[in-house]
Amino acid sequence: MKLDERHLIQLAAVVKTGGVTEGAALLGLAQPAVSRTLSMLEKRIGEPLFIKGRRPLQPTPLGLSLAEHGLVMLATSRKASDLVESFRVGKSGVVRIGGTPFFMDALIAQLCAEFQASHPDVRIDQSYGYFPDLRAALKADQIDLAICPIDILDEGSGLEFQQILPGRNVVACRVTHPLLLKRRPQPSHLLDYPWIAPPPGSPLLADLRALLLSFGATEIKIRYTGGSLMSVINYLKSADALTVMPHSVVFAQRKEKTITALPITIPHPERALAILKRIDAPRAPAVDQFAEFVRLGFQDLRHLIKRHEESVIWGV
Amino acid sequence: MKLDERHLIQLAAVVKTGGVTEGAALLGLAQPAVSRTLSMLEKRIGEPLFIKGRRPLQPTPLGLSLAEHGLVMLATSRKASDLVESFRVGKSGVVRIGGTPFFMDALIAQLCAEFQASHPDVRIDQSYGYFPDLRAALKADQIDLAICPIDILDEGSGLEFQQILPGRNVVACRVTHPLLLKRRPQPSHLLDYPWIAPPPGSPLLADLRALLLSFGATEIKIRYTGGSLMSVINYLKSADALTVMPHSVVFAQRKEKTITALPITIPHPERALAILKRIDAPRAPAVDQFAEFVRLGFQDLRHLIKRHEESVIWGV
DNA sequence: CTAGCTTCATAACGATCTGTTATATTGAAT
DNA sequence: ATTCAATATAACAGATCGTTATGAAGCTAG
Repeated sequence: MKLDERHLIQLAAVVKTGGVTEGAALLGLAQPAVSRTLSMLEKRIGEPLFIKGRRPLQPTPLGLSLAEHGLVMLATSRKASDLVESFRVGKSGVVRIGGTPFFMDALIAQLCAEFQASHPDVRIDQSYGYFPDLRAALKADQIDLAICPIDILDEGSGLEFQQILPGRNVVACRVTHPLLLKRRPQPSHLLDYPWIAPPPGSPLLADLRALLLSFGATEIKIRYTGGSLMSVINYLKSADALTVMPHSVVFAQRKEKTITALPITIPHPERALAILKRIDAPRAPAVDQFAEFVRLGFQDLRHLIKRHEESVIWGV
Repeated sequence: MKLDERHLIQLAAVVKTGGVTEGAALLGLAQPAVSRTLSMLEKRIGEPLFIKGRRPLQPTPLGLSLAEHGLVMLATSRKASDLVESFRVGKSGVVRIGGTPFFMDALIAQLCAEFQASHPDVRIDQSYGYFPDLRAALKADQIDLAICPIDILDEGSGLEFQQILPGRNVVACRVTHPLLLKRRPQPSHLLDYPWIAPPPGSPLLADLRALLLSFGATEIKIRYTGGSLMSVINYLKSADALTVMPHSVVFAQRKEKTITALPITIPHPERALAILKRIDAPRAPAVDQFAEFVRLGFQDLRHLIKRHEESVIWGV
């Protein structure tokens, strides 16, 4: 006996409210529709669902049991509707983001947490990579957003990118680093200390090479490499080493008072931190909400970072 | 956003099986029907449910979540169908029986247990009463079956009754009763012992009065009354008292070896144990199954009881 | 016990939806 | 590139839904 799910729901509404009229009202239907459904159900099942000729309508045991199942369906249906609704306004769903390790660790993870304060049912899947991988992942629909530095000249093919922070590198060291004691540290001093290399493949690594060579280094003394941001910071904490970092990453650590930037201006790359999306494929609303959240978050940060940059690096 | 439950089920079937064609087959539908449903759903929801241009079909997060809800509905629907099916063959439901206390306690309760060995999902609601109450309860649809002794002449108005055991009373006593030692106990001896009266309102009570008066008692020595069958038996166990009982009730206690019947023939009432049903109103299949089970059970018992009666009462 | 009110059942009808078969399109594998 | 399998689309007949209008049936109050 195949039963129409809609019929069970109507039965449930009637049993729940105790009357055909009220049950119909609960579902937003006219009374005769529900009445007919019940008659049809009884005829098709061949068993009475209600005790005839009693006026507070009283279900038979079978009617009651079936109504319970209908109630499950009603609830499930409601939940499904709610799910769709919340998905459409970006309150549920999955956001798959990829980005360069330092930015993700230093800035984005925290933003994710803040985002979910208002979007608790949105799951965020994070992965790491650099621009070429991230672009490929975007195009293969493995991620929805990429957050990474890109060369400003780059024109995405099928990709939309919003710049959220200008590229600006600094030399990072621990707050007790001896170079910080000098009134005017010279670039040549930088070669006196061991260096930490950013992860292989990162734009930072290229920046570091260019920087050191421009300062007259013949060979580059790399003492440590391969670590994630936390490794690098923990290493920096324990030695007078130096490394190149995006200023925003150092900025994000300012509260910890463990690392800071040397007041030495170094050439900033022709690069900017950006959010990349596919322009063609449809994105889940939650993805757009998250992208917007990140954009606004950085908008707020931008002038803070700027001021910090001026005070720390140029000692304003 | 109101979603049709049927659509969710179809979505669930497709996601579960991994293909539109197979999903349709699972539901016994043609492929285009399901395909159209999915298109319609996506259009109405405004979000993709499947990642386009990928084969094997891969659901989006939203599609997956909705499919889970659909799966709940599918399962619930199946359960509802099974429930109806089992109800129709009498394998589930409720049977409300009423009957005279002694019969219910001594014979029917055990039959209920045996019945449920093959019908575990049938609930049995038992209540007590005598013929007038039971007939009223039947007509008011408070019980489905009555099991009680009725006068053979009685013609049920709107009630069907099947005789399942001829009425036959015996004098019951404990197995150590002194009267059992006599070769041929005389009716007059019965007056030498205290009597237990059956519950007020029971036919047995009338039988007892008639019996004792017919044996020449001027007044009836009632020592104990008002107890249920267990009370009566426990009383009998502890005293040389006597009482009148249906023979079948004494028979049911034979294994306990605590009470037995005196080998004295007493007039048997023009009455028979019967099952009463409404003839007009529809009965749940489980009710008919149970009634048939009881009838067959007594059919098996009948000759056993007969033989027991002959051997115990007439000492054959 | 009747009057009146409320609730349920039935009828008729238009609109929608369902499921079907036939056919075109598309993705994937060889 | 070709071929095969799976999905999407089209067209159509029938079922079903929900509606309004109306009749029947219980409860309740006087």
